[in-house]
Amino acid sequence: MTLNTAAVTVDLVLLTIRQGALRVLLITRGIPPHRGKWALPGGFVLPDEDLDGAAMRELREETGLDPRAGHLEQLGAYGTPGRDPRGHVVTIAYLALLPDLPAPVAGSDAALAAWRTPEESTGLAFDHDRILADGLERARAKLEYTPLATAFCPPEFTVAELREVYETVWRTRLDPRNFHRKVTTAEGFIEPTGNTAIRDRGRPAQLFRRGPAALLHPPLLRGTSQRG
Amino acid sequence: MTLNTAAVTVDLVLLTIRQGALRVLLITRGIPPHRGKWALPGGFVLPDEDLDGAAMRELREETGLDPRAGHLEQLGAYGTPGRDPRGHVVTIAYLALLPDLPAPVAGSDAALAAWRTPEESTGLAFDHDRILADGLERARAKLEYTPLATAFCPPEFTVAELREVYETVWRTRLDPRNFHRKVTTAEGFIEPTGNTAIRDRGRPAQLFRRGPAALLHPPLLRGTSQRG
DNA sequence: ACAAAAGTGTTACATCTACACCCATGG
DNA sequence: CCATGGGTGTAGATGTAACACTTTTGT
Repeated sequence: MTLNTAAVTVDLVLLTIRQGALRVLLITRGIPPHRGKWALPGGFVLPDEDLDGAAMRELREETGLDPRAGHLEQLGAYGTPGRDPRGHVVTIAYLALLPDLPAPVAGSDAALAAWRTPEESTGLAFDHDRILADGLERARAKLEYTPLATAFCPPEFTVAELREVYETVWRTRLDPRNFHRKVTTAEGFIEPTGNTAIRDRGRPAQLFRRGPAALLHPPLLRGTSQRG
Repeated sequence: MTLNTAAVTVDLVLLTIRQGALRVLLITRGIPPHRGKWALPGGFVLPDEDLDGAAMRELREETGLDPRAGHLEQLGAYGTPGRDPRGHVVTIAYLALLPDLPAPVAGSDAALAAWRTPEESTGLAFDHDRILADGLERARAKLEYTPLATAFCPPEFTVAELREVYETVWRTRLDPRNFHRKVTTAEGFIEPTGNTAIRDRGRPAQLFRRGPAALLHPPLLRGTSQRG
């Protein structure tokens, strides 16, 4: 039995909604291979470190954010030979959905880290184009039948802000009135906090927090046409 | 930077429906660690081998089956330190849904490999209890919104046989008449072959093959109560 | 003829879509 | 008072659950 060993890394697809667009955190590589190219943030798993733990550590290092503020889940393993010229490197990709960060990305030079839209994010180092595409599709699919859209929102948010999350991630328009009814009647999705807020002009909106549900019944489907 | 290397294995959750029950292929370990215990089949990824390729190779070795006969997908990576006493071993788990094999499991002593129900499959080696549980839940969820139930069926099957797949995996009864309508009207799910077959007594049933759809519209939901 | 399984029709009910309409605030 | 966004009511379309009923076979 050949005992084949490989280096193990974690790479992160960190998604947030910023300036009206879905954006992913990219870094420029300071060292070879792919020096100067844009890449997903990530790093080697430390000895005696859990995979999830390594992903949470990287998330904290890159954003200064507590993982509990958003959502972090494993995306998959990528281990095609030749994906890293340094040798056999297997990476475990993680997907995170995060609220827009009030502070700039901590511990990173602005020139070295940037929130980019998916359209701007082609030609990444390694197989990161593929990992990013898988992460985006996972995120879009998960909004349908889980309450994870709230991971993009701050602790308190309005229904309109939650709707903007769906519209941005799915690149569609949703009917504000039907959307309001759906999310407020879906059991355990969002809970009113009792507070209200005025975002622009108009009637103050109720504020909500995430509810306890893990699955959405009924789901919100992106396939059906809905007018704005 | 500590370059931490780990051994990389693939482990397979091979599911099929056999003797009216959902079953998983288990092997008895012939060598330490966990010698004599039941475990999921798997093995080390060979040098210069793709992860998916390693999973397909293991599937062929364990069952003699072409992976295209069923369905094979990555389940996730498991790398908690201490999960393997030999050292740092990261495993990439794969989930396969397979038709009932007409031939016995090839290349395996009957005493060393067996199709067991999930209830019989506790106390497995390593963290395989957890991997198996994750695989079962993934399979149950995927039947709702994908046409993967057909992966449990032979190339030609009746609607009743497809219904038995759902009833077995979900441990529920479904109304045969409504089920028939749903799966025959869902676009691209199954296609009539033109042949018929008599399974027991009664009117001959049309035979179907898998359709081209990758997603089910509308989905079949297990949450709602349905009488048999 | 009868039992059993395949498959169709129908009715009551739930959900969804589109949109009319009212509410509450800033300017 | 008007524009703007928040939120409710409702009719028609679509989908689902339950079940009566017809079709086609083996015994």
